[in-house]
Amino acid sequence: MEFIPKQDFDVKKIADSGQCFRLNQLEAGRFQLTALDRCVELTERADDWALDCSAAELDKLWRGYFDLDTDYGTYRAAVPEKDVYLTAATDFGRGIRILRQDPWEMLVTFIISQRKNIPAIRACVETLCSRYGEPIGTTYAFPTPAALAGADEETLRACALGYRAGYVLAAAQMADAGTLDLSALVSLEDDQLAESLMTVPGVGVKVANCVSLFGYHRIAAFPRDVWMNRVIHEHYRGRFPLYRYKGFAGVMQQYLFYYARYEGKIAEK
DNA sequence: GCCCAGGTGACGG
DNA sequence: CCGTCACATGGG
Repeated sequence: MEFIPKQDFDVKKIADSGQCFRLNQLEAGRFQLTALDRCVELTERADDWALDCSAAELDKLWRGYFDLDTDYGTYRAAVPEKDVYLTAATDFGRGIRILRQDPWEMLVTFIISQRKNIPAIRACVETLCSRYGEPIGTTYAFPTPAALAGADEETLRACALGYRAGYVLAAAQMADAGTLDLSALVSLEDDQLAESLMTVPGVGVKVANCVSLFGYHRIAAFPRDVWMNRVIHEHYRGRFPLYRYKGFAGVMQQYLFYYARYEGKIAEK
């Protein structure tokens, strides 16, 4: 068992931040994460989160995955006091980090994400994993490109993918055949990376930005979805000051997304 | 039944 | 280059 200090690390918020879809609450203060072909539990304690793995595994996998060696206070310090909304958002979202997730999983997940809400995305991904992924204990790894490339479109559709099934199948075939070498893209500049990702059908600017941000840790990427457009329209006169956050705007995007969705939920009640 | 969800691609102007 | 529209599916 290993322990991660709560200082700027909140599993509850990360689970609900819309960047990952396989970090699930089992009960209050207890979460299960399936990622990197592993499945681990995270349990909340007074001053830290307990992670059921060895010290070696924490150092080798999870420290990087959770981006634990980065000081997010530095990012938040870039927000001027006069930006009341973003100040509130960064305060409210303190503990969120940009995870280093698998590029392939992010590509498929965010292709699926279009015109779906977060619970629906979770359900789709889980179905895909249980039908095409390798078992890991009681759960399943994310399917490999080969596993999905061998599927037929109608069966994929039955995972509630709808019209996205063809996109996912094409992505799998490209990745499996090497037409698109996802691991080779790490050496590309942000613009070229996004451009390469957009060669996949169903991947436009927004999905490419999400894959860049969450799958390649390009924290300068700033995905604009309906929530972000709403925030920018309502609080920034249609123009968000990206220039203040050069090189890490994606971190601010994540704080804004989390805060905006929370506000929306409150408004509903 | 209606509207919306971490959009994209095809089409017409 | 722009705006508009169809696209499957599930939840509120």
